[in-house]
Amino acid sequence: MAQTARPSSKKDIRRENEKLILEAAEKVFAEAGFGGATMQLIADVAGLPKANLHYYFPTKESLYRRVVQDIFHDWLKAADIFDDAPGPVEGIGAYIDAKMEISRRHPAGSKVWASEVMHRAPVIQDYLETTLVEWTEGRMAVIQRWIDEGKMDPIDPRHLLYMLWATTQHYADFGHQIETLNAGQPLSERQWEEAKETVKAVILKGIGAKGAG
Amino acid sequence: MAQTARPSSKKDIRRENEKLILEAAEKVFAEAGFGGATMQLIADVAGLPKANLHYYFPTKESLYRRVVQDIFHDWLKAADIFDDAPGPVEGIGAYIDAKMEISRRHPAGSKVWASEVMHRAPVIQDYLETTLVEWTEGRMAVIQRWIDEGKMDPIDPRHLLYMLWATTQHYADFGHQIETLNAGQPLSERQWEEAKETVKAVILKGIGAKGAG
DNA sequence: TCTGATCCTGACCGTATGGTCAAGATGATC
DNA sequence: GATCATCTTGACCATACGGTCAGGATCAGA
Repeated sequence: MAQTARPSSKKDIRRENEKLILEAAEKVFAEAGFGGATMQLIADVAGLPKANLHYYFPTKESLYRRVVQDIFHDWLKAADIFDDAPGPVEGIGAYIDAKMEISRRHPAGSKVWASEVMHRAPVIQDYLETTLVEWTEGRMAVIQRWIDEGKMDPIDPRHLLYMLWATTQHYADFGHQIETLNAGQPLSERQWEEAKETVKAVILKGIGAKGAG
Repeated sequence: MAQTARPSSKKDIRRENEKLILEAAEKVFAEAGFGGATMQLIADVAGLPKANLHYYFPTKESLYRRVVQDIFHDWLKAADIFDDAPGPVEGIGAYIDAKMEISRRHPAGSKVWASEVMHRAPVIQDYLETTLVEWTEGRMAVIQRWIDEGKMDPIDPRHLLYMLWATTQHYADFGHQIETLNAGQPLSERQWEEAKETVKAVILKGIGAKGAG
């Protein structure tokens, strides 16, 4: 009760309310998709009147755009790990850990992202064509270097990246299916560990990663 | 022109129109999601008046349900390959080929399925709990047998299946992203081959599959 | 040719949704 | 404490959507 730090200042109010709205929006967009989500439901989840949403975000699309951009940002950040690693065992291993953790902690974000891309990226296509392309090329270069240095098999870096994205995000995007196949229970701490270890083991062995193993 | 075989009989008309509607619906549901799809747009794509859709499928949900059921059916069929195989190299290799081919030929279906699961399977939850659970357990048993026979490493069959689903379906569900990263071009015949080969190589080596290699 | 079943469709309806607005409340600034 | 900017919100509006329906067209069967 009353545990919310009193907003007090006007700036705090704005920040606080935007955060409430963005969190609610992410959840609702994830569960219903852009078309199925309603401003009224987002408002209810956020605990604010609908008109108040339109005060902070003029249109449904502007709110959605903001949600997707924020997710994209997090998505990219997860890969800083990649660059500093001495080899695939550390780099790809840590990347898998990081992305699995995102799947676990922010499944809604992952779903919104998946949905956006599945629908041909109507609002972030420009980001895909610029930032994502650059990012991907950078990471491909790192992988290629590892190959050239004999630290792993000559696997096509592009398809390897796709495999990494696919396997890690699957645990968020298809979490409901996984839960159903787990007797309706969310994965336990132990099961998440198993998942991470299995993915890492198969991928790292599969690409012939040599290093601190 | 006039290549459509004259419907003639009343039964043919029904079959023909249902097919037109289902194909249009799959496409539109894939592109817009259930919430974003409109009966009017489906009707336009099918080349029929909207009221005619409601003649064959009383509600939007009934149409959607039928689309999802059909997809689920194809999805399961892809795995008959699994059972007759003597070992993982043949079984899992063929399964990857089959599912990659589905991703390539029926990306819309894959997207509808992904969307349905992502939204907590509102219409096919019962199938997940029965058919999918049984199917999965059967396949897990096959994999476990291969492990027991020393034909592959002791990889958790469950997570291995998830990896297979994830990597293969990724090429359909995230096809737009892959296309963007391919200079805006769909994957060529050759690139599809590379994708398949990379996935098979990494997975089969990753699980330590022994056999006709 | 007649009868009944199936198919077709323009016009229509109720509702839900995104978005607007004007009037007021609250906090900041001096 | 007066003035101004920011925030709040119930009431409202136009539109788009899923769905209905009545009346007509087409075909099967006898």
